[in-house]
Amino acid sequence: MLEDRRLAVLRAIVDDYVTTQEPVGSKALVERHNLGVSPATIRNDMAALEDEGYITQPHTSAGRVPTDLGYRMFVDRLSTVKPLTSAERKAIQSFLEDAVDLDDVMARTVRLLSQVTREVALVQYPTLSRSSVRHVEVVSLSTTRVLVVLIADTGRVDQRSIDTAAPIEESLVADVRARIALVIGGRRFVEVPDLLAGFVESFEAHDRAFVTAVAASVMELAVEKSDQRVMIGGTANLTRRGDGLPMNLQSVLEALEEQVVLLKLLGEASAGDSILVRIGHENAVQGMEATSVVSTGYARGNELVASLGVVGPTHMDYASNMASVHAVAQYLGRILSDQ
Amino acid sequence: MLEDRRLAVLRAIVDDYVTTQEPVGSKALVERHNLGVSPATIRNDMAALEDEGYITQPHTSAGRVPTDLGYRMFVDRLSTVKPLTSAERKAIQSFLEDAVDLDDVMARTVRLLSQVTREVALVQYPTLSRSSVRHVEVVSLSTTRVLVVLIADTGRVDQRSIDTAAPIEESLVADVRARIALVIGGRRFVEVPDLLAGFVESFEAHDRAFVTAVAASVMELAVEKSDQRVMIGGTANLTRRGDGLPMNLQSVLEALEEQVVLLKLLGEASAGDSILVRIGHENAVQGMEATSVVSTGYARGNELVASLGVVGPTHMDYASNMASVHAVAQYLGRILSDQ
DNA sequence: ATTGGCACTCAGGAACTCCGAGTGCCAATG
DNA sequence: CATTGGCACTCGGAGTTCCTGAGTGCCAAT
Repeated sequence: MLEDRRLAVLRAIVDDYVTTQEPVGSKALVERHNLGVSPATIRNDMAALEDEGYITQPHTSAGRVPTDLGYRMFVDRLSTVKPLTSAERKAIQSFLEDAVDLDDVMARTVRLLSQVTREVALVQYPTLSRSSVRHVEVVSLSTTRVLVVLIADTGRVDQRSIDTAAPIEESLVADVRARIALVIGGRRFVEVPDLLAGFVESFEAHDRAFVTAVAASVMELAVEKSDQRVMIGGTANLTRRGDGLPMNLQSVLEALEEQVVLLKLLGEASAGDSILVRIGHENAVQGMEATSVVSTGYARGNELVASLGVVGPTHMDYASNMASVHAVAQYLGRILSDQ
Repeated sequence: MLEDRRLAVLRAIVDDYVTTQEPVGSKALVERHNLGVSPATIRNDMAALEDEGYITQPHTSAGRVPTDLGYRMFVDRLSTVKPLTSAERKAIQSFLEDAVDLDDVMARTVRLLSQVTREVALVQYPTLSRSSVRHVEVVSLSTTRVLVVLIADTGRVDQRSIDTAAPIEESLVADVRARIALVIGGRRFVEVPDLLAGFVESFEAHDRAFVTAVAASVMELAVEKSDQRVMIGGTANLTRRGDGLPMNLQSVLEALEEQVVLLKLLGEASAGDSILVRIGHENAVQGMEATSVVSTGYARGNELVASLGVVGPTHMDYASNMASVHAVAQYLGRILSDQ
């Protein structure tokens, strides 16, 4: 009971602070939420909450502000995911469904997510490792230059070019193309390295340098580069909050330009309905100490293929953002599965 | 002679303002540049320059600031492109030359350009229209879904997926693939629409719906989508200037998220050595009234294939940026041609 | 044409005051 | 013993005023 009210107070503080963006005091609190007690009582609770580290005062004679720990408590125990309106659902679906190719799907998703949440949106490209080889292509660009293209059944296309020391016969290219397609066509990406073992040896000795290079490229495409791309959008939303900047805009923008950082932020694709929230210092990335990340995995069919999420200030609207991230992940999964 | 000094004064004002970022007065001017005259004389010149619209006063008792017209005069008649140091050249070249594929080249270029200029960098993907079809691929993803892939001799790969009403036979897909490759393989992109005229009619009536869809996709890829992609980087540089924000960061970031706007900003790929500079209001894009764009075309071999450039505040260092943009365009062209 | 002299202007920083939201503590209360 | 009203205290930020100095325009002298 007493504990209950303390939590209610914390929730109220987070709610108010998120909307008004200003430290909230005991009086304003009882006015705006109908807790049936007096300001003095709230003050006691607030003092307790401060002792426990959930809230803090910017300076002596000011209201309280949630700490990272406070937000953590809020998302763990207090927030209820609010379902989207059916209008929103409609909008999301129709927005995604007339995409023409994978790049388009990703671009639309990132735009959608940033518009709905009004935060910075991140969408990771579907990983190749779980899917299989739809098609492999080897094309010569010039006598000493060859392009290797790998098409996944997700619709994703990756490519790599190879420079060779000696000129390559067109017949050899055709031969390699046919045989490599035979070996890995339709197989899963994870199997590719195994399948290619011994592949090189099946060629004549003087062709092996070239074949080795091709095989290496295919393996790189299948493994290394598999889920390295993240699309980002809505950076303008960082400047939205009334000019009082709670975080260092410069460092955030810098961090967001690094693909590596983005991947780190998105973290492991979390399963099914679970939504990952990293608050402030919890994501150990230089310059992002005052930002939070809300992310989740999305699936193609039943298999998780990548993550998506939003980045914003720690005082973001967690409940809404979690709902939006969840919904977009769902619909994105559906779109991908339909194909 | 008199005219000469007036221009020298304008140049000095621009120089000083670009570095200090503060309105510059007559006294500071004579101290920092050795014009052999007194402040009073400079004041007369400044009054004249103001009458002519090249400079202006933010408020009565302040120094002068260049107007857009002033910058225009500066880049047209006063600035000399400063050559890069050989160290810079080395850095640029080595930075670009170990790129593995086209995406990588573009990514490295945009990063390089933004680091060198410390502005926001834009790099447009090479247009397809001037180049030719290296390879065309038609792959079925499912019975009612087909992927069309077009590979240009620039190494660029584009794709589009097609949904069909009725299931498609694998043999038909193979047939279309072979015949379309025969028709447009190795031909220039601009020729593709002509070449495909009558293509559909060469098939049996009941296959034509599908073939039409494929042909339409190929044409779209070859024409419409040809140069629609622009890569952007270094947005963090927008916040660099000491917190005094001369332009509306929010609106600039918003504008930069629109591909269409980026293309508009880059403008026509200008020929050879000429570098395009759009100052402030000159680029009629909503929200970019306080920014300038320095851009130029880059070539593959002798053919212009696209543009690249930087975006920054009107008080940017035009001379340096022009030099950097020029140099990067040169090297990018060289890298592309080598392949 | 150039220059030194001079009166004038005014943005922006420093110093100051003041208000009120907010706090902690305490004694009273059901 | 949790709750509450009362009360003295704190102090950030808004508002005000003052003042300085960089910068200007104009004019008479060279």
